[in-house]
Amino acid sequence: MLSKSCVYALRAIVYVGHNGSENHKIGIKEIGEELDLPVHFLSKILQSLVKHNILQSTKGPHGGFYINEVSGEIKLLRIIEVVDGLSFFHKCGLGMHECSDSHPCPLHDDFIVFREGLYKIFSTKTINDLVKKVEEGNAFVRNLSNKK
Amino acid sequence: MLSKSCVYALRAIVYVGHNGSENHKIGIKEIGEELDLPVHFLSKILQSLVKHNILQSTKGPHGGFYINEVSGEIKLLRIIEVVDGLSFFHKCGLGMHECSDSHPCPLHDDFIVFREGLYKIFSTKTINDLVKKVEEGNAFVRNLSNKK
DNA sequence: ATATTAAAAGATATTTAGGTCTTTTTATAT
DNA sequence: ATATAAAAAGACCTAAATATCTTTTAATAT
Repeated sequence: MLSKSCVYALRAIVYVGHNGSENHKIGIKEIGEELDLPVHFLSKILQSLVKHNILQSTKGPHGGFYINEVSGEIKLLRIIEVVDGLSFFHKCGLGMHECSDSHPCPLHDDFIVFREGLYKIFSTKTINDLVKKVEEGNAFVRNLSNKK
Repeated sequence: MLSKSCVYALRAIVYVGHNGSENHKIGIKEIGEELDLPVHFLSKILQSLVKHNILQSTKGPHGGFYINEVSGEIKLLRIIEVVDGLSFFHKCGLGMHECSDSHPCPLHDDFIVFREGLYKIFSTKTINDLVKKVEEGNAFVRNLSNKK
């Protein structure tokens, strides 16, 4: 549903939100190691988020990624929009060109319930909401197997 | 979510169920044309369904695809299983290796509602259920733009 | 038996997603 | 000013999904 790029982005941002701050920036290498993600690939994704001002970064010594106050309140949907686009939330579950109440596919009624349910979640929750869950110990972005 | 192969399969089966029968088999060419699907590619997918006894076919003059009584009652989930596998219905929405109630990702609770809701639908509905909808004129598998 | 029709099978091409490696730029500390 | 650290950028590679084309096999009607 979400591409790998997109879930990598989400997990990385939450990791940065949880572990970093404006005066403790997080290097791409650390993010990649902690989340078991391919560093150079992730780098591309985060660069794009920086360009879209969803994430902040600085180069040089003690540089790295961080999120400012504004970014923390960005909705998850915005990240999805930038990385994957929003077509999933408009598309027919059976891939038909037009699928609407007036010309529905045979799964239309059932499918839109879930599609719109997801939309609601993604358009409501913010990065900070997820960070908070992680801070409270009620959720994780690192794999269980990552022993460190 | 579902691959193109998979939604092609579903639409094609419903088309065959709707338009064909054991003594009026439907050629792959007709299916491809009516549903705007790439014929040879679709052919591969249907071949695999035939092998799995989800769909029936015969070669030669007046040959083609059809579904017998048993096949009509097959659950959609079975088709998904054969074409895509069922991993989607077990996988974490954020792609984490382990994501469960005891080690959840930050979207776990929200995501499983969606994932399991879809599972319910696909494991309940049969091919005939979809065919019926089409027969009643309450749903379509052909694109609106397909004028024919 | 033979011709014909249509699926099955095989080989190959294209596109997209995912991933790696190298070089360049820029910020900071010395 | 210079060295260094780290992101940015660019070139390239790989694998999987999707798509096309050709040949083979099998069923049927004549």
